[in-house]
Amino acid sequence: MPFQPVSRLEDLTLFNKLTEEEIRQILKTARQQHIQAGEFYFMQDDPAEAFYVLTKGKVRLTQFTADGQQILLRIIVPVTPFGAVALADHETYPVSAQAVEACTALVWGKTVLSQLLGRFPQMAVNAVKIMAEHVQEFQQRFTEIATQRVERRLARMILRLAHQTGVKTPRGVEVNLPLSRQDLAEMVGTTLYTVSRTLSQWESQGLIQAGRERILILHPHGLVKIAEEET
Amino acid sequence: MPFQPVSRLEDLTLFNKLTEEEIRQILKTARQQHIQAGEFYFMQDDPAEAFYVLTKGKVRLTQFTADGQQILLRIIVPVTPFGAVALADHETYPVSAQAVEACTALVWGKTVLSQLLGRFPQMAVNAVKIMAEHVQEFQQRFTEIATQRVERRLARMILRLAHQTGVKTPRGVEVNLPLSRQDLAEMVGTTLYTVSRTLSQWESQGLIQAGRERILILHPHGLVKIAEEET
DNA sequence: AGAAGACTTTGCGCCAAAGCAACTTACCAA
DNA sequence: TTGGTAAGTTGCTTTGGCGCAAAGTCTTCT
Repeated sequence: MPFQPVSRLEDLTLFNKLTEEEIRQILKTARQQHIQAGEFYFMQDDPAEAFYVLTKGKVRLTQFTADGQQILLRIIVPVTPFGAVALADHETYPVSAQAVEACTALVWGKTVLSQLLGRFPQMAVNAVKIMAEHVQEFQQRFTEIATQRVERRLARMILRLAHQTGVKTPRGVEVNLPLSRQDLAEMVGTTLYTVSRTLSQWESQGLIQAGRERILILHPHGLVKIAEEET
Repeated sequence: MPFQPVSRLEDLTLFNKLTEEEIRQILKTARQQHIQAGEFYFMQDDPAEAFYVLTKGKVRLTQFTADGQQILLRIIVPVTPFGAVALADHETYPVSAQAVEACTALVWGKTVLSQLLGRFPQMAVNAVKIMAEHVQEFQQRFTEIATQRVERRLARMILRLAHQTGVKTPRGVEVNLPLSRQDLAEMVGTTLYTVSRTLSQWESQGLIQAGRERILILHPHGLVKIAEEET
């Protein structure tokens, strides 16, 4: 599963095969940046000047289309890197990164970053791997949206989110993110109406319990079946 | 425009900021692999063991879904790298790479590759940039398919293909690829029927001339208008 | 507590596009 | 030349899901 968030910084793919000492040195070159809910780490089309690792809070990565529509590409939770395009020269951010709640992130500027890559070539290799995972995920999501029904795409997305941020409760797994119907719609490429209807249907089947910006999965296997069943 | 094919190997993004001498050394470590039309460089889910740069012919990158559907993600033309996931350890190919016609490619095995990345860290940075472009392209295509009508998506795709492989003829720009209606349908996420109908409509408007696995663009501006117009 | 604002649900009409079927056209190989 | 096959077209029917509108909830702030 790509982008499975890790709990310790040292477990990041980015630091793969580096020694504790090397990681410490790398971390020393980062600065911390706190922002409030609603603020942005960066905006789409800004020149990509820094690379981030979120350590606290939640960040939305969204993309605007030419005609003003918006889609939600992903939610970042600790500890996950984002803004990796900055690793490549002369790029602009393809997305905007907005804090959902108060956030803290480690930040490396572009120049520091290229020094680091020179000093620790393994880090560059790791970065390639991270990007490869991104490519795979979006190829996959593209294929999904091109071939699958909304219901299945939504089931898959909810399961994915549960993997990423799910917390176990006595009654089931709760997706620990404030996601509106609109947000979910943008993530799977549909409308808030269809999401609402689908969730209602699942609720009446006892698969989930849906609330305002809240989803509790009562019967994960049922969702998996919808996500994978033939036809 | 991402993945604009280049005519000289030295112009590849992968070799950015490397000296002619370094590039020569890197090229020396590649072997050549010829394959016939219909054969595969690799299949989806094979362990990713090599990285390729196509120097002759045309290659289709396709992805199968769990339920057997297929989609055509991209057509590779010379000189373009593919199979870049091999740069990351322990990955499998997310797509299959099939030759459309007799092909030649430069190949670097995984072990050689990691040695090269150690010796030339700039190459890893370049690889990150390439991957970043891939991510952007698929984010973009995901956004498109999620928000735009078939007609617009098809127009965009044809323009993209024309950029990649278009050849000028006295009557217009010809897309120099044997693409069936089915292929186009897979690329934009629709059905062959809808593609056929749309092309027929454009033909009757004098925008294009469509033949068997062949498209001639008579009036590019008309297509651009469809691709970009509001609503 | 009450009011305002944001989020959600659901009925209804509509349409873009899917999917089927029948037919035509182009290509290739014997 | 001729049949066989793959590619393409087009009419018809069906439908998933869009999107408006109106009503219903939950939250928050005063």
